[in-house]
This record gives sequence, structure tokens and C-alpha cells, in this order.
Amino acid sequence: MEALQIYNSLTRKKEVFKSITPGYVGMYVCGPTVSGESHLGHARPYITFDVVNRYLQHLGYKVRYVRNITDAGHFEEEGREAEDKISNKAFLEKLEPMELVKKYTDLFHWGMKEFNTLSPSIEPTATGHIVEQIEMIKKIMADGYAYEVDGSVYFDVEKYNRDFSKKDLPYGILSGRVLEDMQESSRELENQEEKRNKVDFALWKKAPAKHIMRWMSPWGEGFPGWHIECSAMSTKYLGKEFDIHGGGMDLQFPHHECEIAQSAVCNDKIPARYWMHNNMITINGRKMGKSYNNIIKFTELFSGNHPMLDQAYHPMVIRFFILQTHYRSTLDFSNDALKAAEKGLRRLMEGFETLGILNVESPENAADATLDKKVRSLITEMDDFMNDDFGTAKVLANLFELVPVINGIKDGHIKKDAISQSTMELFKKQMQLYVEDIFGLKKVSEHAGEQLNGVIQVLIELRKEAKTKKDFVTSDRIRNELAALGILLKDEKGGNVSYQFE
RNA sequence: GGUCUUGUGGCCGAGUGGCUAGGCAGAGCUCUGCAAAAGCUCCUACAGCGGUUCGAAUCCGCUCGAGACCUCCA
Repeated sequence: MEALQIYNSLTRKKEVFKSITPGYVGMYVCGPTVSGESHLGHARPYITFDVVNRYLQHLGYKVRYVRNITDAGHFEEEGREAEDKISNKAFLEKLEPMELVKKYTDLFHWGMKEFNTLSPSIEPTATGHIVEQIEMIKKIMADGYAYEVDGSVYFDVEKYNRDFSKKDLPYGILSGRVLEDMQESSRELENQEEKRNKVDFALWKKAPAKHIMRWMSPWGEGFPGWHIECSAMSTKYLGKEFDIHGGGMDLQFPHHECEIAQSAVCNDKIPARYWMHNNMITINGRKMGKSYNNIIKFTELFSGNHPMLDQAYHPMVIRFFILQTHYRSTLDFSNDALKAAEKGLRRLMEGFETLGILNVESPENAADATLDKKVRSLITEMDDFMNDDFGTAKVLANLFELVPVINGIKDGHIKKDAISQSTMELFKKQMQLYVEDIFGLKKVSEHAGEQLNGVIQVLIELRKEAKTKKDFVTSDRIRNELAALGILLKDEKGGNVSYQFE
């Protein structure tokens, strides 16, 4: 098995992953801004990094996974009126800002649970780390890389770039931008007279009179700038240098670029070794995002209550849909694609379930050496695919190739002794590992309770009897009426009957 | 305008220069009282034009198309 390789946005190539402290991984992922309901686009990074987290744990690492909650509302649009979007919306909804933040945080957590993501080890909030942020800003100022103007503090990008380029840490190192080009090309924005340079960014903003969210600082009442929370909190919980920093591609610039600059001043190094950026979910070829007005919220997705949705989609279908694509590719949303995912997932999960209850008499040596070898190779390849920058799509392809083998053994056209015992054990172990433990997939349809299951079994027995008597009117009636209720009976090869809910 | 990414069969999507990705849909067959499920088989594409190479979806150039970032964004 080859070592895990991760595509590092910083170096723009795949690199062998080596953690700073052997056996441990520190990973920071930019979390949601809880000023509104999460949408499908948000599902991608959290599901992607959930799998990264699970896989690293599988590899034996003890992972400290930190994912923040941005609840401190930063300036909405710098160029226009600096305003706190959280407090602004609170006025509209007549809620206290913290009430609003709580509501959307809870909704976010609910969504994450629906997607079956594991909780991060630490989930720090920006409002809970105002002190740390202020301390960091003070340090940046003391070092001469920030200046105060009328209660606001800005990062001096030009000076930083001049000095840190000598240390091979120019501004733009992550996104590949050249400062001079940006100064020429960046758009002319209003209300920037406070800044010495238009590329400078805010570390602390003075709170306007109507601003509700405000904290005392050495520079007066205000609120922290957009980027400082991640620098402060990642440093606090993961140290000056940690292993993986993740987030959506749209955060690469300026957010992560600014984080690097802030941390470089304070800690003299790039905060993370490996920078991972997931690509966007698009809808009709366009990025799903607030600005495009094309978002589908979790609640709408799960209920089907949205003009663009033909039907409701189960969270597991979304999860599967996302894993079917490599995380660095764009993923285009469409009803057709999700419906295909729904069917595919069902087939995979049924195969997985069948494997668990398969009654085989595996011999020492496989009766069908070719098949045995094929199964083995499909299984072992999965680790290689994952180690190649988390190739979940390819792993799924292999899992699908194994499904006919499972069904074949069940149906009996593959003999029970075709596969050796050791291969069979590996087969079961790896299916379990990938389907549930690493990919976090669960069966969509719920199981019937004891009672309902009993009732269905009675009907199945009655139908079997009817069939034996060639009373097809009765047998078809049972089947059709159950089907009308969404319970699908499936006659299997050996005379068994299984059912599924639609 | 600057920086970058991308263009794969009906749809969604893997693809490291040479070997059938896979899923969904569709067609045929097997099983079956019928249907469904399941199994087997088929549908073999890489925007266009050049170039490099024994060989290119994969590398290079040009043309056309799409998108992202440069402003809050996952």
C-alpha cells in the first residue's frame, strides 16, 4: 500500500502526507457563518472533510479536528457601508443577535447530523475568542504590520509583502497572486480612504452606533475583522503550525491568504503544512451561492420544497452524490443526477447488507481462483485510491463492481465455495470499513418496527401459500396493494421474499 | 481587465501517454405464473484544428465554449 498523498494547494502538487507529530493530526476547517440557513453548497466541505477525518483516523492517527463557527458578524461589503450582517438581519427578524446565531447554529448542527458527519473535536466560536483575537492584533501592531485609523485596525499588506518576501513568504503565496498586479487590477471601492492601500484588510473594525455586536478593545468598541478569528483559534487549539487546513476553494483568496499573513507575522510561519480546498457545487453550471440567488437550503433539500426540486432527497443521497465526485472537481447539481445517486446508493446499500448476512462456506482455497483474485484486487485497490488524494469516486466504482459478486453468491450462480475464507473475511471487513466507517453511508429506507415487520411477514406467508395453490389473483393482490402503500416485495431466487420501502 | 480552472457517450461523472472506470437511463437475454428484484450481454465517448510521440482523452500550440477568484461566500 502506498502512502497517503494529498494535493496541497500551497505547492500545487500532490505530496506524501507526513504529520508533524507522528501519530497525531491537527486539522482546521473553516466552518459556517451562522447568519443564515446552511445550503447544499455548505454540505460539500463538511462531508469532504468528514471523510478526510474518518480516513485519517482509520490510518491510525489521533485527529484533532477543529471547525469554527463564525458568529461574530463581519462587515458585509467593505466597499459600501461597513455593517455587521448578523446584527442587521437580527433587526429584520426582531431577534437578538445571539438568538439568531443560536438558531442557525442549531440548524447547522442538525444538518451535519443528518449527513452523518462526525462532530469536530473542538468547535470554537468567534465570539468566544474575542480576547485571543485582540491579543493577536496587538502583536501584529507591535511588530509594525498594522495601523490604527479612527478605531479600526488594518493590516499593512505592502509592508508585510516587502519584508516577508525575503523569508519566502510573499503575500499571495497561497493563491499565486502577485501583489503588484493586484494593486493595478483590483477594483476601485468606495469608503476605503481609511486604508493606506486598497489591498490592506481589516483586523478590527470600529462599530457604528447602531451596531449591536460590539466588544471593547484597545481601539474602542468594535468587532474583529474577517480573517483574524481563524488565525487566533487555529493557533490556540492546534499550535503555531499544524497539519491540514481545509475549506472551500472560494476561501483560498483572500481569506486563507490573509490568515497566512497574520500567522506569519505572529508565529513566523505558514500556519498549516497542507492546504486542501474543495471545489464548488454548481447549479446549471453556475456556483451555488448567496450572491447568485440559486441556493437550496438543507431544509428545502430534505423536504423537496423548492421550485428547482422534483422531489425530496435524503441526506444520505446527498452524501453519496458528493462522494461520487472527486472533491477538487466541480459538482453539478441536477434532479437527474440526484435521482441517479438515489438509485445507485440503494443498490450499493442492499449489496452491503446482503454481504453481512451471506451464508457462505468459504474454503481454505478458492474454487474460483480468478474471481477470488479479482475480488481481492478490487478490495486492495480501494486503499490506493484513497491514498491518492482521497479518490472516493474510484472507491465507489470498485464497491459497485463488487455488488454483482455479492448478489451472485446470494442467487447461487456463484458457488458458495468460489471465494476463499481469507478473501471473504477481507471482503466483509473492507466493505464495512468503506461503506460505513469511512464513507459514513447509511441505508436510506428505515427498517420496519417489530410489529410492522411481523405484519408484512404474515402477508408474505399468505402470498406464498396463494402462489403454491396457483391462486395468482390473491398473490398479486397482496403484492399490488402493498406496492400501493410503498412496500415493494421482491421474490428472490431461492424462494425467499424480501421487501423494501419506497 | 488580471489570475486560474475546465470542456468526456442520452444524463452524472473517474481517468496517472498504451490495458472495458463506475452509476443512472436505454436494448436484448436468463430466472420467473406475471411483474419487480437479481444476474449476464450490448450501447465504447473524450469541444474543434494543428503538433510532439511507435502510440494522446491524457503533453504542447491555436480557436471556440463554460466556470471560479479578484467583493461576503463552502
